[in-house]
Amino acid sequence: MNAAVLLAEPEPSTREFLQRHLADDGFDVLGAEAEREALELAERLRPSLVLSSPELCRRLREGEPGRSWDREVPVIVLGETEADTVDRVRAFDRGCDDYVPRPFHYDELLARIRAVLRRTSPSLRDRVEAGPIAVDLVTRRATVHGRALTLPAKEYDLLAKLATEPERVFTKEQLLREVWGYLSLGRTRTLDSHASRLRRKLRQAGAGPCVVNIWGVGYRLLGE
Amino acid sequence: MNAAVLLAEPEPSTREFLQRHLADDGFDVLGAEAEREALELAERLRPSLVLSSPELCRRLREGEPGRSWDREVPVIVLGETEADTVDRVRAFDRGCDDYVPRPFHYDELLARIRAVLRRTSPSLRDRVEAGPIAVDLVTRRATVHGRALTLPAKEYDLLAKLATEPERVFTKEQLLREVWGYLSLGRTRTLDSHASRLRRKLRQAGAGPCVVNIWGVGYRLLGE
DNA sequence: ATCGTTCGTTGCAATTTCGCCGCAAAGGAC
DNA sequence: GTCCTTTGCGGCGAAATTGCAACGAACGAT
Repeated sequence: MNAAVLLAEPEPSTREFLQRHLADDGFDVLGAEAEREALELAERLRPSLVLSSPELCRRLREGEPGRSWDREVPVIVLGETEADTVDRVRAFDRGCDDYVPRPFHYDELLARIRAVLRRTSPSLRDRVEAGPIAVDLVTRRATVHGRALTLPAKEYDLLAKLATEPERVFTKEQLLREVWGYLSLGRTRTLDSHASRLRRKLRQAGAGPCVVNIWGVGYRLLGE
Repeated sequence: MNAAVLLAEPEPSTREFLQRHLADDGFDVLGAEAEREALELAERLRPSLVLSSPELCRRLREGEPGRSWDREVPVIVLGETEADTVDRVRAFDRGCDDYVPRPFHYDELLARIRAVLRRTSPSLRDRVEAGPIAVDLVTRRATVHGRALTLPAKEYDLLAKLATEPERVFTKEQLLREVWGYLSLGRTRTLDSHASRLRRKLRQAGAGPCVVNIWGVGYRLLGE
């Protein structure tokens, strides 16, 4: 599931620019022009993060009678160009999580968004996906087509490893080293066993042939 | 209790300046000159926040064999003067929480420190919930379905830790480190004992099977 | 000093997982 | 086609992990 970002930005070209790029980087972007509109979206759609002006940040934190959004929603303020230290400190006092002065580099804004989400939305963190398979590295849960799949430790670790980079071929040696911690690789069939068990469970869960063998080399997970 | 800040700053005058001001603002400041020293302090004293160079941030996140500090400790990087966007993005990729380029205004640094601590220091949060369980971190009281539940210190700490992030799987090693303060993990059954006792009380209080074991890994608290 | 509570360890039974064997099938070399 | 290596997979027993109850020591309050 993608993180939803509420983008409250009156200036049309900046809004469209950010909207497009954030969408490309995997966020569900809710664009808003006016503050009223932004507050409504915050209430209805409960975004995981808000990009806003200092003023909107204040209103989000203070709340308004009759309305109820999450007053602790993380907020990154896109500051005014002429803002000085006093303005920034004021914004932090009002409860924002970061302050990015204009003009900003998109890459840095993105990095800061991710840094804030790392802390505030743990559930969005550290997910890897490959086709119908999703692996949550924090909860150690794997899903196939959204349905949970219970896996013992080693099978889970193996799947997680393969899923970190779908399509990539992992050497048997690599996998034994990085998943099992084997240093020397006397020829063992352990890896094949687990691959087999993992495959069976994935098959039963309705995934196609995902874990494929590369003859004489190792394994890979099909992506898409 | 004050938040402990580990200040890893090689430059003496900057270090002393920050040390003095942060102490005035109510932090317990641990000054460190060299990286080695900083890592030792991180391990021994478990600061709530680290101010560091980009390089030390990387080492903190990656961990080192034989040592065990909290690899998720929040880090604010005090950047180089000539750092550009690429450097900043790299620092965020390595897992820092904020990047403050030099020269900085102390007031803004302070505001940013507080912003990060707001999100990361659970003691500043006052309440965590998971399903029928609620834990009040201020009064150290737990409730199940709203009814109070008296717990001894260690059981409470364990529950509180698990509840800071429901669904997340906590390693046995993590729990022994962060709840018990064990540095080396000789095999002990202490954790299992307390998990068992905690489970019994939760069961008697009418909670379902909340504290679940992940075979070979650790424990998690069911959310919802 | 006494009593009740809490904490870490130990023992045992129940459970789960892991690594390997064996055989059949598939892949590659010639 | 033939031969040899590699792989898929079901099954098995050993080994590790865990739940829980019981025990004794440490601790704290009265």
